Amino acid sequence: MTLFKYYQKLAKHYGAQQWWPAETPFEVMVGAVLTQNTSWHGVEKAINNLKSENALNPDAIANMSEGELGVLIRPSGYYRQKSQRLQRLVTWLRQTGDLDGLQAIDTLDVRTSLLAINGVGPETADDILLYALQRPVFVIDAYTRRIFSRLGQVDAKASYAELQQIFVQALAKKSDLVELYKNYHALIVIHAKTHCRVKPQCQKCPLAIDCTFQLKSEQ
DNA sequence: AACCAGGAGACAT
DNA sequence: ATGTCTCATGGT
Repeated sequence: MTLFKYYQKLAKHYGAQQWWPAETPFEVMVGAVLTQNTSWHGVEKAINNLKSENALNPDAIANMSEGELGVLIRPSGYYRQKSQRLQRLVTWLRQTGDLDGLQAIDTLDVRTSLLAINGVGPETADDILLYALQRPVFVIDAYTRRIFSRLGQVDAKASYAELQQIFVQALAKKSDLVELYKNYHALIVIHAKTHCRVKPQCQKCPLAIDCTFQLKSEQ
């Protein structure tokens, strides 16, 4: 069973996804920070708070105080950290140029630049690259590691870069990598949210993939 | 009522 | 390089 076969199986069952759940690229960037180790439900409330205050734009976030921003994003948790992280990201965005200006820069250069921001790690950077900037970068998250280690496809202890390389290699010959990567990650999240929690419900798995035998190797 | 959620950084080893 | 803490709200 190849990694592309798993993609096909997910796509057949769930259909093509339109993802990331955001109306603008900038909203993607904000959501990517707010969802760090946090359920999406709280992120939605935080983003709605920003919208209702007309604060979901770089200028507003840059000009707010750290405390004011913290109040608005509180439902997404870690609000003191995330308030600073959002403001650093926005500062970077304004210094580097706007979202359109970034299109002229090489993907790996943008990635390096993003990773240099305190509060932007590999997953957050790759979320932004793939879903906000339309770059062919495969996103790894906790769900990806959990699902494919349970399936025996990857080592649960592998690093972010190692996991990413495994997927990139496996999909290298496919066409339209941006769309493929977007869809694959979306399908992983959709599937995992209901079937691949820490306490899995594999007996109800719509893919009929019994991964429970691998659970002991997770530790 | 403990457990978990679409991570990342600081710090020690 | 690798392991351990901390950060915080809200749902189950």
